[in-house]
Amino acid sequence: MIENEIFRALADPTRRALFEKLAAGRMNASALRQGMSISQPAISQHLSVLRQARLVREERQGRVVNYEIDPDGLALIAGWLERYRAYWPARVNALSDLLKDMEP
Amino acid sequence: MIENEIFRALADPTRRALFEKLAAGRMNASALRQGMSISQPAISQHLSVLRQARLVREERQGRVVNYEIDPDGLALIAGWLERYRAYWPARVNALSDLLKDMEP
DNA sequence: CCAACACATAAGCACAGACTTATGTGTTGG
DNA sequence: CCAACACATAAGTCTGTGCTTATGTGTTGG
Repeated sequence: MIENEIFRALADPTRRALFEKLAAGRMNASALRQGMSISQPAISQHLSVLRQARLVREERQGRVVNYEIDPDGLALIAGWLERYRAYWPARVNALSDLLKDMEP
Repeated sequence: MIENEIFRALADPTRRALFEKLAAGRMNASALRQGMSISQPAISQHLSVLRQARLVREERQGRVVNYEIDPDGLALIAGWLERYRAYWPARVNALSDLLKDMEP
């Protein structure tokens, strides 16, 4: 169940910080580590968890591995949210109507 | 930081199951426990975590406590999602444009 | 009133997970 | 080639957390 991995991945503040850093654009592991006062293996482990949750994807280029946000994870969260559409605040709720119209 | 409590709360499958049960409508703790093969204190503890994350709210009626989904938590998740709007899949992305138009 | 009820809190246990240091694996410039 | 680099994996530690049983608190019908 991928939902479990997604929410578990986002439950850790360090991983959310890494994810947010990647929102600025594609980056390698060393660049992600800058200013984080955490060991290199810890970064590697966190990135592995994010990758398994489909929140992040990697692209190896020589001896560097570039990471970037994976839209799949975000889409899965959006899908989860939509299940509780009936309880969204009114302003957000209208979005779901549009989503339904856009289904193929 | 409420985000941390929200994602931590949703990281547990039992809590997500309780949340999903509440999507069917307002319910008290005993009703939520039905078919869950878990102790009563465990339910109470989970509901406390969900409440602190603003995913659930309670309303005491006599000696019964009715729980229901709190839209605030869902709105906070939607707000977090919107921060990564640039990476949403195209179909979902259009929703954000509408959201922007609806801002007061 | 008070016994039964509905739920919360306390205390303790066992396992998960976030970190560390040490080491392994693959890549590249000189 | 091989040393330096970029990252992954291994192994161990320590804290957090999800569960249990036991007990506490507030409410209500008879």
